[in-house]
Amino acid sequence: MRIIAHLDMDAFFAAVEERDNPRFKGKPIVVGADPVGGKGRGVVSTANYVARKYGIHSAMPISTAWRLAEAARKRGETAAIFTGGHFEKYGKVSAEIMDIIRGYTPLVEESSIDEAYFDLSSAESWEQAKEIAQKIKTEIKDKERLTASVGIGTNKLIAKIASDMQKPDGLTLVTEEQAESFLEPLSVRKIPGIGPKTELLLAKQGVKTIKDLKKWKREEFEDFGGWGNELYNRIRGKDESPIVLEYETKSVGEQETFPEDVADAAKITETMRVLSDSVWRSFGKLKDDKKDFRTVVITVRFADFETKTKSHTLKNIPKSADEFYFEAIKLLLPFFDKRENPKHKKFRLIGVRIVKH
DNA sequence: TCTGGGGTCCTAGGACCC
DNA sequence: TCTGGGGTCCTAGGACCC
Repeated sequence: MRIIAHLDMDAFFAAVEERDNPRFKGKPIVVGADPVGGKGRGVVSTANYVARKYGIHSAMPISTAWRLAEAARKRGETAAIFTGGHFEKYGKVSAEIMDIIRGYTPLVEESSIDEAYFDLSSAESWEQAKEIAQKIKTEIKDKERLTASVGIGTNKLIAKIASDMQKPDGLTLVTEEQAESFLEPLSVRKIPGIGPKTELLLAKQGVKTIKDLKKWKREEFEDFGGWGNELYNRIRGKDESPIVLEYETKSVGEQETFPEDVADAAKITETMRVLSDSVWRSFGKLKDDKKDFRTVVITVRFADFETKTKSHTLKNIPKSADEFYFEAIKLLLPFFDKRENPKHKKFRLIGVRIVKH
């Protein structure tokens, strides 16, 4: 039997900001887009736990967060601090945390900047696995002055769900025997891969909890396509997916939402130049084998939020920043006229990406 | 309320080839 | 006359995750 742990940093970006800015200590902190006095575009990246008491949370429009913070301030509560992110720093802190985990096991999967799975199967008991996880949490607290929540189970699925159960600073163990009864009362939304759309679809059929969904027969999962069988297993706590030590990059891209919607083609192509140059530089730094990166994808989001992509696969990878830019512009041109934009809608966002084949 | 930016994976249809 | 079957590549869109 495997013993797998999942570690998730608590309110990571906000926690780093709080740690490094003495005047932020104990205050509500919102990391994300510039709120521009409530008129800003963009969303909340991370809110710390004090800010969450105001109803502010990740992925919320920054303008909504601003309004909630204002309301709280008018009630006499502490004014929230809004700050942009410092992603290079978060990357460095992340690397240090991953190294701390690697001090206990080499079998570590860095699943995101603030999350990792690791294999503790070599521990002789659940208790021993829990002790190792506690040591990792303590070392992160001592060296980084940050807290993490850890879940332990027989596979990545259980570990991931468990790590979320007692945030912040939690440590949750779910043994093999406990796994099914642990999952049953939870919302189907807790299963990784079930998002807002699927949650709604299931709710319409009277399914809210994992227990509800377990009443479905195997055949009833066929509507979910290839994923149906996987889902059938997941809700029963079954997951064989391995710890992946290294990810290969499949695409590199950037996109930008304009501060205000734009109609001017010159401004759009200038922005595309900046984006494509930047993507080209990032692509150049990539360590992977590059020969299969032959597809250029551009994204256009109109003022009404309608989003279109256009892609073209080249015979060979682009040879220069100019060639890459030229390909992007060729894909963009139809959006300037009636071919792809008959109503002359303004542009909200453009993006460009290079994709492996 | 008004919706970022970085990604991954899946599906489906059409073109093309044998 | 009425139209296979499988495989691969390409394109577009959508759901999802952090």
